[in-house]
Amino acid sequence: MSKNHIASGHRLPKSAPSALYQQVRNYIDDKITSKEWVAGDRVPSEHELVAQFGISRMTVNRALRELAEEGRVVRVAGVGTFVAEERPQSTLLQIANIAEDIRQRGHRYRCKILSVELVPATPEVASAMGLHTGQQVAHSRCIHFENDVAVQFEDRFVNPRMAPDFARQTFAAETPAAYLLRAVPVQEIEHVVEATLPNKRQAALLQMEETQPCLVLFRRTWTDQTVVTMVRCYHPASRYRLGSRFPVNGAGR
Amino acid sequence: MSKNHIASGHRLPKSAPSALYQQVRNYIDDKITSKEWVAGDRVPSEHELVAQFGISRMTVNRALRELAEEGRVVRVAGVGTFVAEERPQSTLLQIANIAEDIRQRGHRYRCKILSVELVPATPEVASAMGLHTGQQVAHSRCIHFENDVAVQFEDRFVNPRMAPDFARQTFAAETPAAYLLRAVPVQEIEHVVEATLPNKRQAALLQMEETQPCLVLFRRTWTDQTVVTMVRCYHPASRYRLGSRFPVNGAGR
DNA sequence: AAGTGGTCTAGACCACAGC
DNA sequence: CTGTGGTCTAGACCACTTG
Repeated sequence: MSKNHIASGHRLPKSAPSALYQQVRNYIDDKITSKEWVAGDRVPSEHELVAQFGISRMTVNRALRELAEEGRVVRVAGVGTFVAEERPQSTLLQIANIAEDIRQRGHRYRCKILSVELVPATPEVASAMGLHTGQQVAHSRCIHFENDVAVQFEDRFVNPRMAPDFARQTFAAETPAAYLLRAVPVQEIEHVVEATLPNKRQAALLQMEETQPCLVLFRRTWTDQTVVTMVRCYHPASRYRLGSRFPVNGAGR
Repeated sequence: MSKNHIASGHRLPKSAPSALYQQVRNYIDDKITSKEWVAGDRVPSEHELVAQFGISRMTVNRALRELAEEGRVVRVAGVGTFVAEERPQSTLLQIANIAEDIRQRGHRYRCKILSVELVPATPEVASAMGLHTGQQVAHSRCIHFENDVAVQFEDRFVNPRMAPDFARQTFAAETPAAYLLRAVPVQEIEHVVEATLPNKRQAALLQMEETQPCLVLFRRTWTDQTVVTMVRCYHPASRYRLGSRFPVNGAGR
């Protein structure tokens, strides 16, 4: 039997990342992601995993310890290891999911697509996305409604090299943000928040007065050091706030 | 000689947190915090630390691995372990340090303290901080200037139970934010960002027009499940933006 | 008493840098 | 070649929770 490969009693993770503790971590992570194990469920004890995979306890321990540090499981000495409650996705990333956000408040969500097309990149867009001016770039515009009240105007550009099918979508069942989240794994995010007064067109789209402020969220996401999308989200300030709450990095020391 | 205590060749950390790997971690962390070791310096190898403290390599390895995960040191297999460059403190926390922010842009920073006093908590303040209405709470107001232009009006309330000396400070050498950061270790942070139009008083303090929007950052911090401070920071939108860029949580998997 | 996780040891093999 | 970190093992002791 080969070393460095979980293969004993049960299924083994596809495309093993070589490190044993990683394979154990992925094994458990997959069980949780696939909902086979849900919040509160008991995870096999270290001893059980040792027996199941035929590896040492230190190795199992590292896998479980890292999952606990990530908040994926909760460990209680003397009791056991349990699947953690889903985390509220902290750090403004929640905003990526305005649809979920609205639905979780128990409100009706609707999205109106204004346009989806391929256009040549303006100098501003090219510079922000690391493209050449005039290069083809996907452009989408839509309005998000909460109980039929406009709460966000989304003006988005997408790198066609990273998401080639973006411009062919109708976005009838899925928002542009949700499509991208599914199609391209995000590795890095930048957020810039501004307050502005809307121009005439923006005010009309958001059914707001021109004298009232807009909260503008500018976001870029990267995968493999390449900008996948840049998007400006305009919110009538009277109807929207951005929030986040999270533990501080070095808190546990 | 007792177990569970580094005591061999060299000084031992004060108030040992019992776990050996923690003591090693703190030992190295302190060297870096105290600037005894600076960015780029070589950290003793695992073998050297094993010899120095008379403990096993797995224990040293865990200490160094966790420091590397935190970004405190950088490890290169086959080469060694080195003190990492200082991190840009991501995730909007940078805003805690508007003074550093301004100085790092090479601009002149100045802070004008308007008031520091003990006042009875209003219902709004009491509710946000988990106090009783009328209970004493510290209140400070100040304006932050960048090159003598007002960029932030800071309106802050502080729980006197968590930072009893706050109201006695003059804040001549240190901003209220810097004092609190030093006096009370923060464990959790909440941010809410809004856009508003300023009232007459705010507009006058920030030397801005009443028709121009304000970007308002509301922040609360917790230590031991207790609110330490709540603060509203008002920025003239034309002179300030909030930004953050950071890697996404599950990216490394 | 039995089971759990938290920690620690004293070895080991490996891939990789640099000389 | 030696030294480095990355990983893994097969034990161990402990404090804790639960029946």
